Amino acid sequence: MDDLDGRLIELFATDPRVGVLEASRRLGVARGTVQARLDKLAATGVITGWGPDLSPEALGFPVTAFLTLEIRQETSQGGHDLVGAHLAAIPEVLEVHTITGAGDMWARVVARSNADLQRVIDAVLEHPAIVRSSTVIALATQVPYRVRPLARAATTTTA
Amino acid sequence: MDDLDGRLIELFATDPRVGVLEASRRLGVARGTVQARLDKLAATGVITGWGPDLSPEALGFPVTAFLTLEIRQETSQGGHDLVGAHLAAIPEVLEVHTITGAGDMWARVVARSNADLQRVIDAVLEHPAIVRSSTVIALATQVPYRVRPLARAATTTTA
DNA sequence: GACACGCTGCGCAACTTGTCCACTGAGAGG
DNA sequence: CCTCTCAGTGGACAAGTTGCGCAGCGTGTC
Repeated sequence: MDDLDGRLIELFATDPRVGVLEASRRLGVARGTVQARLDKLAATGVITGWGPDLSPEALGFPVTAFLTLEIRQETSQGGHDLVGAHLAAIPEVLEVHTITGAGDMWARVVARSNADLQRVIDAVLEHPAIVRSSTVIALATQVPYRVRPLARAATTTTA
Repeated sequence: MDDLDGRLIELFATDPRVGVLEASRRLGVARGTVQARLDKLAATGVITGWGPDLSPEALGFPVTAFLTLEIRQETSQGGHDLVGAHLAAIPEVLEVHTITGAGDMWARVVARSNADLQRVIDAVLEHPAIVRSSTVIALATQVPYRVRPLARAATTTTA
């Protein structure tokens, strides 16, 4: 991650439909350089994909909620992974992490409506290893998920 | 969102470097159709972008934490947005939402290390309207952020 | 029955991609 | 001081793709 990488990412993030050739022109470097940098960023794992970004809202799931789940501790090794697998099978579950706090997990879910959210939560709670859960609903989004500013920060600080 | 749209998204999500022409071949439809569908999905807001997906980990920020912030209620209208603006200025803050619970906000932050997390949290807490905060650290990721299964669900159910 | 709409299949010019090459400058190591 | 390697440059080529327009066709609607 040097400055060129940073500007490259910035450029593609701003204007994704730009091609390699066009990018090389805008950045004032040779085309081969852009290609090499892009390959390296992908190889390093900094760029994990180029897939289309989908909006759950536009797909008809405007309600977002965060669930904190307490997992039974006695569960034999891998209890979290079992619950994780259960959650992964529910399409409305967009994200799941294990978090600090005895046996806690955290999940992001979406639903078609507040009423529909109940259905999703029920599906989540179906797993017997889940002891307790609490739900908070996201009302508004002040900062949508973004990594670009972080890339800037990484540029100026990291090798 | 009909079945074609679903398969289209599936295809591009699986194999993003595929072009419109190649996609039309694989889906067995005319090239113009793929282009039209893609345009419509973008116009509808279902596809919000094609930018590179960046990994905070690979950028040197392997620690993820979730902060719940309690915002002073007396703050004149827009207190949340003011805090939101403050948070938006911190690159390590990746996401911020207002949530249910009197005056609460929720933020996702990353840091270079557990020690570095302290610095980030301090930066967040600098804002005077933040009354209280609690932090949980993400230990492992059972399900990485994904929307694809949801797109499948939307296909089979929505118009 | 007329119409709008979405899909097909085709053609063309302009452009981009993947790939290779020879050359240059800078830093690392002997 | 010399030499090697690495990264970048600039150019070339064939093959493939994109953007665009057009005519035809089947279906569902008013």
